[in-house]
Amino acid sequence: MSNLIKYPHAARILVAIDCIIFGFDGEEINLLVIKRNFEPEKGKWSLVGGFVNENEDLEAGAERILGELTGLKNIYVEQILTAGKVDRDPVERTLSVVFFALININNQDQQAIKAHHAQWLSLRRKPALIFDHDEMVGKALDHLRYKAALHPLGFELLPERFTIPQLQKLYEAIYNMKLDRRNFSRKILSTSLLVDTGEKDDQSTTKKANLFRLDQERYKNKFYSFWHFMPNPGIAE
Amino acid sequence: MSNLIKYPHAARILVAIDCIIFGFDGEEINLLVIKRNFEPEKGKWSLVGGFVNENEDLEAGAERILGELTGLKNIYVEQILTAGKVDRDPVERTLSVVFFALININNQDQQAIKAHHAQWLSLRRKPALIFDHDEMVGKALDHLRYKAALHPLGFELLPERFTIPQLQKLYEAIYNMKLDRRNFSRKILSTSLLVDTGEKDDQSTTKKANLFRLDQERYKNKFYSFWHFMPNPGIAE
DNA sequence: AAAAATTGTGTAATTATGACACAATTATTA
DNA sequence: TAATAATTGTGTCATAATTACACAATTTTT
Repeated sequence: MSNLIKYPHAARILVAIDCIIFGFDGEEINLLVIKRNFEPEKGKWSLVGGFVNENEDLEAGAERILGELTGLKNIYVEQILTAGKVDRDPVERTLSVVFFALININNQDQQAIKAHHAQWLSLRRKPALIFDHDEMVGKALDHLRYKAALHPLGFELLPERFTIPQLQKLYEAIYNMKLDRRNFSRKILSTSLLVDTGEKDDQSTTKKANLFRLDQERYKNKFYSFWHFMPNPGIAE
Repeated sequence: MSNLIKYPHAARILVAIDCIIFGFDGEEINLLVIKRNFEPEKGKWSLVGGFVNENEDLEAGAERILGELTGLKNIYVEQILTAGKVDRDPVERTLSVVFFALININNQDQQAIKAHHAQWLSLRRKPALIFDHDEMVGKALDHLRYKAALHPLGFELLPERFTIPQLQKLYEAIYNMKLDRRNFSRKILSTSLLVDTGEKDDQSTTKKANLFRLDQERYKNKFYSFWHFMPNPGIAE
């Protein structure tokens, strides 16, 4: 990069990265947020974020922030939008590049979460977040519904081995609708993305369900195998 | 906004807006580009863009840039991504917020286009663009395929009144595949988004096709009426 | 051993899709 | 003026996908 600035008349703007981190606890979609420890809005709930460093790509910044908080690498991350309203941050104009991350809620580093005063909040019961963060979460949820209706994305939210009823509960939570157990099972098995491990879920107190795992090979190659998986995510809710 | 800068340690970065403007000429998807008239890369083809102004929202910036070039207002615009690689602009680090616009190629302001040395280039035959602009166009095309498979987006690229064969040619151009005329017609009519104007396309040299228009009311309310319109856009090309 | 909760699988009716054929319209040409 | 070529509108049938629904099996609790 040249040291000579050649675009002298253009404005230079602060750029933040905010991460919407979804997790699934078996019942509901949860959001990982932190209690903000600096002004403005100190003490309020906020998305996990930070400023982008001078020599850091946006994606690298998102991975840095996610890694610090959760202790995880290779998280599923996608950039979803950039919020750019002039007055969205009351202190100084700040763009926010918003990333969307899906994590297996059981894999997180409890230490790191505590150290950052972070907490999982249920999407349905969470309090208001600062700035335009609630709007971002809404868009991220739309994005999740969109994407999960078309691609086998949900697995990122589940442990390595999972049962079909668990998977169904996940989809019911994402779309806030009940699904027929028998039709769900048929459809999911027809993608041939699932491998029966032969083991049973011993958590259960009634009939123990079969544990499946993803066929990683097919998962990579068949990103479109869920095309048309949900009949119509737009009418949910 | 406070004049007192309260985030002193964070980097401030140049922010550009680049617009991917798609148009349909009846045969192919075209891209509106300009010959760059300043360094670096002066004289090369580039997306239409500019820097975001200090007191301008991102969306407003995109509309300003699109309006200046095409003379149009109320263009269909969507933000699709922000390119943030540290070295994507050789002069100085510059984020680029990329917008995606669909216009009716017949509505453009020819004067304005000429004044900006802009030109429509066929997507299939266009030369290389500067910086990472080709990559952006690729992503925008993916986005178009995605979105048009799920939502009645294509109409933004057609004149107000259009025939079903015209519409079919548009989808064939987007997905680069042949579609069955009879099945296409059945499917498109079943959405009940089309209203027969009773008029005929007098351009035609053989049997004149019926001219339809969008049912604006239904168009607004039935944004999901195309859900599952294309069998699987992922395997196209 | 019965009850309650949950899981796995099957089937029949309906709907959507894909492949295909024929009749009608219009400008051109013989 | 009638045949030709190109294109449009519509219909049908076989197949596939979806929906709605029922029953048997497993496991813990009572």
